[in-house]
Amino acid sequence: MGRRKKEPGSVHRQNIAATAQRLFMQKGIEGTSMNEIAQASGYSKATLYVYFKNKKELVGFLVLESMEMLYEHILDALKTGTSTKERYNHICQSLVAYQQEYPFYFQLALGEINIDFTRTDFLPEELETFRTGEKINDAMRQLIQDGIAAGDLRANIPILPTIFSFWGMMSGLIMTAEHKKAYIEQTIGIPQEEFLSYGFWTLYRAIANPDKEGV
Amino acid sequence: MGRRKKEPGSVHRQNIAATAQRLFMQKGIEGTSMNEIAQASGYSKATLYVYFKNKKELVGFLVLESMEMLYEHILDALKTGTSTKERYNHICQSLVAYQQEYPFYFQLALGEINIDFTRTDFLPEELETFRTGEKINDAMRQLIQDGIAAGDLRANIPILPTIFSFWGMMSGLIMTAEHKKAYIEQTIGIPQEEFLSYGFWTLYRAIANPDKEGV
Amino acid sequence: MGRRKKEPGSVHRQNIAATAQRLFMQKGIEGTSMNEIAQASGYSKATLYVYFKNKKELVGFLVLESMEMLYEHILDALKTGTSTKERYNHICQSLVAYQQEYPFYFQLALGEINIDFTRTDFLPEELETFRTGEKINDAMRQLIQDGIAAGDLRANIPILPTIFSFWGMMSGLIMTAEHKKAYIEQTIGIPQEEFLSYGFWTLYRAIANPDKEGV
Amino acid sequence: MGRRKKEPGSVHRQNIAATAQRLFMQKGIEGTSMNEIAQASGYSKATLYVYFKNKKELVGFLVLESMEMLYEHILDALKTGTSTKERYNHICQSLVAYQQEYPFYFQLALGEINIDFTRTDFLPEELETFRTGEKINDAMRQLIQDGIAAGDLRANIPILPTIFSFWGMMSGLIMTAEHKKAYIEQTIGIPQEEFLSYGFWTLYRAIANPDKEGV
DNA sequence: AATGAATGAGAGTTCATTCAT
DNA sequence: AATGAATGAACTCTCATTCAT
Repeated sequence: MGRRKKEPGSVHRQNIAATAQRLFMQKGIEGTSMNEIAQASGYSKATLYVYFKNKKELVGFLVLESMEMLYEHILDALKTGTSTKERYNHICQSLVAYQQEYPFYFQLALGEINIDFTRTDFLPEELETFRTGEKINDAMRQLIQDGIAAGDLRANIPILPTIFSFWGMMSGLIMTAEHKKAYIEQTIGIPQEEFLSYGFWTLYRAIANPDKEGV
Repeated sequence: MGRRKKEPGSVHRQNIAATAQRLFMQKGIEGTSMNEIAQASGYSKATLYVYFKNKKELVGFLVLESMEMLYEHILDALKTGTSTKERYNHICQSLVAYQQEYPFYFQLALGEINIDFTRTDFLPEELETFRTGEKINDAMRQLIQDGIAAGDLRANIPILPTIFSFWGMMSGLIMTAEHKKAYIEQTIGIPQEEFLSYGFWTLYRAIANPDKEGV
Repeated sequence: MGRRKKEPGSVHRQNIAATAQRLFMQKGIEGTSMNEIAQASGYSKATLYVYFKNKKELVGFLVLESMEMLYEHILDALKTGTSTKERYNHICQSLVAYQQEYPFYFQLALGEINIDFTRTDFLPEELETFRTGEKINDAMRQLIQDGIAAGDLRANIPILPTIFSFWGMMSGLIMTAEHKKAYIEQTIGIPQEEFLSYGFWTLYRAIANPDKEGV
Repeated sequence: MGRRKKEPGSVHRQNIAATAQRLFMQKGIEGTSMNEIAQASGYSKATLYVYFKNKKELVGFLVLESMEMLYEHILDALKTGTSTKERYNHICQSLVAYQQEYPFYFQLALGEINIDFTRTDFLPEELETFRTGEKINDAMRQLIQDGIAAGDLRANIPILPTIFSFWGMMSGLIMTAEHKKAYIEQTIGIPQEEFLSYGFWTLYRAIANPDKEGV
């Protein structure tokens, strides 16, 4: 899955990034010090600054990485399905799986699918991140267009608003399911997966072609 | 809308809280120091600690306040409407209005609608926050039950899962609309409000009674 | 035991002092804040400064009080005995009792039996403290002189050096017994009281008249 | 006398410790801030925390160092003497010399000859301190046993109680001599050394074999 | 006489970052 | 390329003390 273009110190950079990712995941970005990253990765604190200009750049690198991984996940999901609903479910499942495997990346990816347009001073890494976000959007667009063509989805849904609103609603659902897992399981009395399935299905029903979908 | 019980005449506590809220909004909680709050509010650092035991309590106070304000907003929205869809739209609008007026509070309120059940050492403020969250949930439940009774909503929707999934999806939608306002307006070419309306309407369609709602 | 000369606010001053004494005893002087004293005594923080110019003066007042109480204890001890050894034992016992009842006062009293002579700017309270220390020394001197006269103590012991060296050695013994109570009881295997008795007896043997004392 | 094992070349740790020792001596531990130590030692405050984890560890280091130096002093004293009384006097002199050279260390060492047994969470430095204290006790025991064997000391004195009570009494004497130097010299009219000699000799008489010692 | 309110000064500690080697 | 050493700046929080009322 080689997508690392420039390979400056490569191995070390990846080691550091991997350690940082793990720690960020456990304790948050602000809760993780460069010192801890240095000790956990086995490098000296100063060496971190050889491979990343500062903490911000290290975070930016991780964001990019997370976006790319998410893109892979989604692409895989789209490939494997046949019917629209099946492919939709695959995407949902892959999002959930991704959030469960990389909770920290998930949050990062969500917040960074696209970028503040008013800025002009983008780091190369940020531009790359932006482009990956676009690729994900393209994949989603393809799914919807195919769905409409196949008569599985309502013909009159506007594609771009649907992509973006779904993106927001699905991530909101997933994060709710995660943050309030205990509350949901105790109050509603259903497991997290069932809660998510219900949410995704509800959402699908809103765009499904009512003639075909006999729900 | 005052429900602050105690607080003899202490306008200072409110001054400090208001300043903190503004700074937290601009720079995040962790990014705002007590020193900054002191300077911006015109009090000495030590005075902050006269009115709030520590930073955590200051944040907790803000969270509670945000929950209570949100609750008022939602109650007002539920009262004014007549049909289910109208009342639903009022809630959506009040959520959006609330998020636009108090963006930071909105984020706080979302994250705190309910509480980690594994803990037992709750501060009084946290318990109050929790109870307010429950009241909001009750209001939502009432809306759905009334809607089903009136034949406006599908009879077979499970109430609690719907409340919680809607809560997650609506907040996800609102935050997407806010965070990516510029991107949405430039890429999709529709104003933020329209994007939100479309999203809320999509969501409503998923639970509307298909017999009645002629969408 | 009225020895308070001037009675400014009397009751309140005593209340505050008593509370401070209790807290100092529990947590040390530096470990006790004026705030804590205020809350524990039921006065406002500002009121403390009505009755004591500052924390230092409050401590000074307590020192004087401790000296006076110690003096009373020692005087009582000297009165009740008959033979020299009996009176010596009474003093030892009263010292131990005093240290056990007022551990904090004991330490203060020890450190302040007399005062830095190079200073000239004594507070009235410090002078009083000094005078009480002198009275204690006089009582000790009387004991030794009586003992020599009675043939119970060696005739050739120099009185003043004996008083002061005994004062140091006895207090050192008592404090050791207190600070290392657990260690002594576990390592030596004898209770604290026995350890103290042994120490005092050893010390007495050093000045006892060897002709009379058949140890 | 170097027994500092580790410490590659770090003269800085010693610089800081030495500065701290001086300041602690002048103003007490609680009265000395890390800031002051930093300024007085010529390092930045942050650098202090490179060499010592926190203030407690810095104090702990000083305590251990003081114990080890005291141990060296005492060992030297025991080696050089011949008769029991001579060796006893050497110990006394070395204690006095030590207290005069390192008054703050002396106080620390006294308070730490042994440790609260109820605790189990000892720092490595505390354990080492404890062990050094035990070594000092062993040296004292040897002196007494030798003295009894040689017939210089009473045969029936219990060894452990004697060690601990002497330890307390000697340190009490030394501290009295130091704290009240001016008072003693002016009131008694003898120099500090003579006062101490008298005290030590008094103490020795209490355990000396009366048959041999013709006092 | 008593205090609510306020604060300057400073405590110990941590952090991201730099730089000579 | 890699790092040991060092630090300025900032952090949260506490304290003894003052003063208008």
